[in-house]
Amino acid sequence: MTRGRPKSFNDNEALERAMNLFWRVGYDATSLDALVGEMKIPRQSLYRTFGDKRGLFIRAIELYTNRMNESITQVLLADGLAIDNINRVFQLWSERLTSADKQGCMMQNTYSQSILADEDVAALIMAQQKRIPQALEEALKLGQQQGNINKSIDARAISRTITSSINGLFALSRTNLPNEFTKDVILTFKSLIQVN
Amino acid sequence: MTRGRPKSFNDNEALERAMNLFWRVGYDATSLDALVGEMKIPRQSLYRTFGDKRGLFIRAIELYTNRMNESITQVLLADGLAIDNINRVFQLWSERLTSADKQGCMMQNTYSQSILADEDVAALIMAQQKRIPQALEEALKLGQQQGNINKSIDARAISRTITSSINGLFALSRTNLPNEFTKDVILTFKSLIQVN
DNA sequence: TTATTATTAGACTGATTAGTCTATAAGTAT
DNA sequence: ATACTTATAGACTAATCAGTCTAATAATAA
Repeated sequence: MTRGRPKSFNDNEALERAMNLFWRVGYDATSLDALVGEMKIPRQSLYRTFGDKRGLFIRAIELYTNRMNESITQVLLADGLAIDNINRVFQLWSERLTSADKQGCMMQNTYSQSILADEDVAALIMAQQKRIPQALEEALKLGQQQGNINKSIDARAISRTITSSINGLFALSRTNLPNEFTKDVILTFKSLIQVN
Repeated sequence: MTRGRPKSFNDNEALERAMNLFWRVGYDATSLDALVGEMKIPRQSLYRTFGDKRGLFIRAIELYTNRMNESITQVLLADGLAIDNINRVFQLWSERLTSADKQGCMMQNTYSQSILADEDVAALIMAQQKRIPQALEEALKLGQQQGNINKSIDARAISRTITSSINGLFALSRTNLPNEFTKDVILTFKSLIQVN
């Protein structure tokens, strides 16, 4: 069937390692030497399998955004009470924001990298950016219908506010973000959406 | 008095240009060739005056953070009604976030640059990060005393929420941030702090 | 004028960058 | 076996990186 010498590595595992390195270090500061070291694949195989640094990064950020957006969206729009789903997402964000490693959010970390000048990358990020606020808005509206979320709030405005805030927290978490800071923000949103 | 050939440039003007380039492009993607081109000074003069790339960046981010933090703090803690001051700051943020250029916030843009691994730079940013939420908290508390801001809100929690949200908006503004998104967020906070 | 001092212009350096080339290795197909 | 195909190892390349060196320049001091 397959001809030629077999690969000594698994494409998905290698991509996973590349994603983690890009996530931690950022596109600009990640060198090809560092990539081949981290991915544990021969340099030539990187080029044959993923094209070039840009191509590899696109694959990596696709993996990241799809995984993150889908896991959050899935929880937000799960069966049951919307308020419970939203609280579960708050919990997920809270855990990631207060964890020891300061990785932040890979999309966040890309906003000020030179690769953002690339049209394809920018388009990809813009598209992925919209998914969380949209899903959150849906969940909030559903919760309003279900009677567990304050009917007088503007679901779209609140979903945008929450999204921008979480984004900001992930950025701040790269330096020094006290856990109480994150807690305060999450609690503010919890009380903002709850029925009086 | 002063001996030797006089400088053909002004230190502050050169630093201003360097700051703007770092702000736009980020530390990692800003080359020394680009710096001397933008600053319009001889390469050797850059090294004599500012040390090296790291030293120049520290001067640049000091200039940025001091200027930004002081202008915002000054408005927040000005004489008169705190609610008016806070609304003025909302207006300032709104204008910067909806302006055509996508520069974002220089501190924001630094969170995922390799220079953040430098202890001095990290310490500087951590210190500067705290100033806006502190000043905003003060202003909110003053407004509560003056009777124009909802007494039932937690001033510190709200100031942290607003700060993180504005941070997130500046990050998002690097790609595609519709003006209505910013408007929604600002309006949410305005209604959140107002007396019923 | 002449000595002294600081700045400028621009060539230069060694390290590192992303990406390529070539010979060899390790499989399958006939 | 032998041909064919794909992967690996690692040397190599041209460009770019941050930073330095040197000779010429332009001012003041004596």
